[in-house]
Amino acid sequence: MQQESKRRTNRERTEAMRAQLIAAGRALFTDKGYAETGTPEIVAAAGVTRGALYHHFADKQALFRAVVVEEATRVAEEIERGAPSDIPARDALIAGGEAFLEAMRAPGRIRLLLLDGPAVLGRADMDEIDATVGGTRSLREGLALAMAAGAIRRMPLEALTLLLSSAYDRAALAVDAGAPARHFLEILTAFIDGLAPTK
Amino acid sequence: MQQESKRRTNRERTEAMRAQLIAAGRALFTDKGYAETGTPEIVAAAGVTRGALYHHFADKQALFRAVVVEEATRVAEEIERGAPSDIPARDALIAGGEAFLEAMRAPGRIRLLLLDGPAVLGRADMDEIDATVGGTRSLREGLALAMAAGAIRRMPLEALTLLLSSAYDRAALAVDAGAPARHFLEILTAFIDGLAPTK
DNA sequence: GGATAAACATACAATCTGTATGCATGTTCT
DNA sequence: AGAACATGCATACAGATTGTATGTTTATCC
Repeated sequence: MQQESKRRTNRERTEAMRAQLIAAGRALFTDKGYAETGTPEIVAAAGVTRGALYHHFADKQALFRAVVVEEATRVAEEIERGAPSDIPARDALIAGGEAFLEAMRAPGRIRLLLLDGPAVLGRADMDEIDATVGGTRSLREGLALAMAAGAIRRMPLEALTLLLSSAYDRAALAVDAGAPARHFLEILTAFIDGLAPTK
Repeated sequence: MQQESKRRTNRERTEAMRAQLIAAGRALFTDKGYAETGTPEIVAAAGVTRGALYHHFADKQALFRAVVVEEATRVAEEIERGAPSDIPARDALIAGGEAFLEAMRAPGRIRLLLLDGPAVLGRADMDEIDATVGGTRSLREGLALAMAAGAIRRMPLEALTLLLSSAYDRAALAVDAGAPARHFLEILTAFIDGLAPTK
């Protein structure tokens, strides 16, 4: 039997350590929030010391950002998986929205991506993350497709994406707080259908 | 001449001190954000010591909450002032929305009410503040009126209020970041008009 | 006018963050 | 293969912050 955790290459060590720290950070940030989570606690959960943390990340905020990026990526993946592309553009939008709401039900994602994220990283940075690896990217593509297909009127894509995205975010928040998802889906669908060309 | 700042009643002292602390907190919170503002800095700006702060407020967060409530109240006032009630319900909604965007251009309100507020106080508390003294109250009333007048279809009022409110919030954020307000008003108007009854 | 409570200041204890320093483990070059 | 070097990580430290406990002054109440 080969002895483990020995003779590891530097790249392996770095990757493993970053993964450990991100995992520990994710667990604590999602559970207690950014401000209430201290770096001593994070490194203790990861079984290392603060030296490791500050070696791999510039500061606490940088670790938080890594956690957010990873989580946003997962959400986007779940949306892509839940939104088939072989259906009408309008239906794909609705399906993507439902997939988003479903993905956001994973514990702690609300706090991580919708509450602490914008406050800690700033809206600009958070928007960029969401627009590149997060769910907003899927939404923008879906809207562009729908617009091209004539399912919705022609209007500023960027603004439309942001506003619909924020509405979905708020719906996720409300559902998380116990509101009936059905009500919100009804309104969101009304928003989208209201954008159809007036013939 | 009567000597000032002497022989003041306790109620006067409390009111004055609270106002001072809230004003100092508001200036710093809006300028640098909640986390980056320390209590020593706040009390220094108010010309007192931390003893005064912790006598009148349970903790830093309680002071922040007081600042948020006051600011949300001002925003609501500006909206009421900017949204006349003697015009069609649909037009009143649009006008109220524009008034909201205009009110949110006051420096620091974005950070205070849309970024730090939800993160520090939590969405639930922030929603309650906004629903009782903030701009969401005006919006809900406007929507209820429009629905009663048949200007928009009948649908869950609470959900509709939240989603439209969040869209306006995001528009304020984007405009603050430099995006053209025109684009966002176009989309927001499309959302509202899309809710009109299908005849 | 003295007792009591409220307003506020000062002093303190417990953290936390970021940095500086030191050792051990890989990597590289000859 | 071994010396020189860089990287990974732990330990130690300095500065700052939050909330509390204690003390002093100023108003209120009997």
